[in-house]
Amino acid sequence: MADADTPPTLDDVAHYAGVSTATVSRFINKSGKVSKRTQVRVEEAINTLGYTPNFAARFMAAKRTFTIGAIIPTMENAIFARGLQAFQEALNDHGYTLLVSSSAYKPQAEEEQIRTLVARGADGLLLIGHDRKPEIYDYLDRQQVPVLVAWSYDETARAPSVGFDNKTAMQALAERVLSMGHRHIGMISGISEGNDRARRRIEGVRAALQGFGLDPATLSPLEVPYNISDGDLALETLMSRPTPPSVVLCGNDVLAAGALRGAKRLGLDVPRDVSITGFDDIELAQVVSPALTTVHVPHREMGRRAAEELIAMVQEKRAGISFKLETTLVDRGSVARRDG
Amino acid sequence: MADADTPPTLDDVAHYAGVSTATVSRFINKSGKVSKRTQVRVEEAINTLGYTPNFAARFMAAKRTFTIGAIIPTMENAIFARGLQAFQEALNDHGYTLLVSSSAYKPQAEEEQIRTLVARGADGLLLIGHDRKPEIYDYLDRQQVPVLVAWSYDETARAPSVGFDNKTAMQALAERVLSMGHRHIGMISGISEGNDRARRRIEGVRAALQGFGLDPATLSPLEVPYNISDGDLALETLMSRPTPPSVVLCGNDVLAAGALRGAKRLGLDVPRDVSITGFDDIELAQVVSPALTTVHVPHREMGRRAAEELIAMVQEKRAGISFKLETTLVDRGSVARRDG
DNA sequence: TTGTAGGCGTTATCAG
DNA sequence: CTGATAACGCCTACAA
Repeated sequence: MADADTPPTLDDVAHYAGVSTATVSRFINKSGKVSKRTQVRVEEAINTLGYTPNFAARFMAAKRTFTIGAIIPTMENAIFARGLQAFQEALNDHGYTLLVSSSAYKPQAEEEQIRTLVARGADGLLLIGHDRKPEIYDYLDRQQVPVLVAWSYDETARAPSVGFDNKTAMQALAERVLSMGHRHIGMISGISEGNDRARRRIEGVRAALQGFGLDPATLSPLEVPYNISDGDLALETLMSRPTPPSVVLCGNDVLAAGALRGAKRLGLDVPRDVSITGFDDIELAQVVSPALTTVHVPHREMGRRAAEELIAMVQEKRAGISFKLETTLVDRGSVARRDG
Repeated sequence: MADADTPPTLDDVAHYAGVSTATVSRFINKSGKVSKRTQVRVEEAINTLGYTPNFAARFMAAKRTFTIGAIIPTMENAIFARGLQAFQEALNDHGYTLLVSSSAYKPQAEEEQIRTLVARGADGLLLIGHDRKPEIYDYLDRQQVPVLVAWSYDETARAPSVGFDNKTAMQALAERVLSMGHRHIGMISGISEGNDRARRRIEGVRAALQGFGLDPATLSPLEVPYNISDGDLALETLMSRPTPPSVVLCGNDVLAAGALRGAKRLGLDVPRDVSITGFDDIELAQVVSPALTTVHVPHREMGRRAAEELIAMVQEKRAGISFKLETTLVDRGSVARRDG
């Protein structure tokens, strides 16, 4: 009886098969150079012993893990899920494994997770948005771990990114609303501190106002966490202002769904009494009623491209190349025309 | 100039501080036994060098990673998100890090991910549901990695579990519907193969039918993937049967939201023309209209308890103890009373 | 309190 | 094609 209390190692397999560890290693890594006969012997040994290579040891010796890490702000809603799924699929196609962590929108947590993932040997990292302390990028440089940012395109940022321009996307939506006659815009945004996506979306609305000859300073966005109930309450706050807005632009579809719920709660009809818009175009946008007019983001394409770019950075040891995706407006009926 | 092209190691820190690696190691692991003076020296060395311990090396030497792995069927919707968030928070409170992977409901992918996580040194694993090949449990035993199953309570299963009884939960809902006069039940289920939750929910409905003196065999659930559009199409299929159901029980809230959309598309009023129910009580259930009558699952409590139990299993090297959570019915108006 | 040294499981170099 | 053997970075008795 062999010891059943400790996982089998390369050594065990080698002994069992009557060859050296080097040979077993070669077989496992398919580096050719192994005769047909020994191949079957080794394979059998592996199977009967139930051997699995130890990543840690492998990593120490080879410095590669074929693992990519991703840290997303939240798993509590579907915003990042779809793109991440595509990211993972593309990664798998190339033989890489994805490890995900969620920071709950806390910069501190994100920083720890970055260190964890790096220390665990992630070959590359996917992060959401550009906003974070420069020291983090310094650290990543020192550790020589390639980073790619998604969900936000910004050429001027320190890290390469695959995403869309949050500002112009939101600006286009705001312009559409303005062109439909709305003049009093309310906005429910996510917390903008440490979140360039949220911030740029606000900027987009301001730019649109300016373009229509209105004062950008009149926009005072309500910043709340990205939960349905927050959107619900925020809508109530906005509507109880002295001059309530005729349209409420929300930072994302989740907030918009909440706003919709809030409107219903207050007995307001959407879009007759107040128009509401979202951002992201997740499935949620299509099941609420009225369905949300929103900004469609090509989530899956973003995920796939990000995976390909990051893998290229890792394998070719080169700097990342940013890629800008286009968003489109989707009109679904949660916005009504307004006269004057 | 030191070499700037490779991350600093324990050795570097030791040299810089003028002590041995053992001392630095002791300092890092806070094993006491380090004089105040050397402490500051080491700390400074670590900071100026920007040192981060290498997990792989650490794992090889110490066999512990303080990391827990979790594999969920999907990230595409919020079903698992909430519980997982709580799981992660509880883990963090105890000094553990969570690594998540999604299998996209593919047993093959799940198996690979289990191996990956184990090989990476996960101290313990959280899996969803009991259904999987026995070899996987054998493998886990051999590797001595504790596993806990969530989202499904089953004393008779091989692995310990923290969850609820999917059958009785669904049975209670079906009984409620029956007691409201419905006699023709339609069901949209997730794919039940390899998914004990889905299977047990179907069983629950059958048990309820039996209890009301109806033939359980008359229930022919439509099995579809867990997407909104699948629920939408499935509802159409059900309603175009010779004798359409008066109520459609859905395997989860996502399918129910889809069914709701399908009903709207067909010009059917819910619940007047057809009643619809969900399962899970995720936020989605409250934003669709009508809001969904569904089964409330204590997601956060489940996540927290799972974390505590799994950590106990890891630290005390003991078998897991199953824990059963209670679910409750939430009546929100998507079911109407039916005469006869 | 501190240092020395062996070992953890792989990979990879270099001889056979 | 195959086999020794030296790293890889850290932890932890065992000594001092």
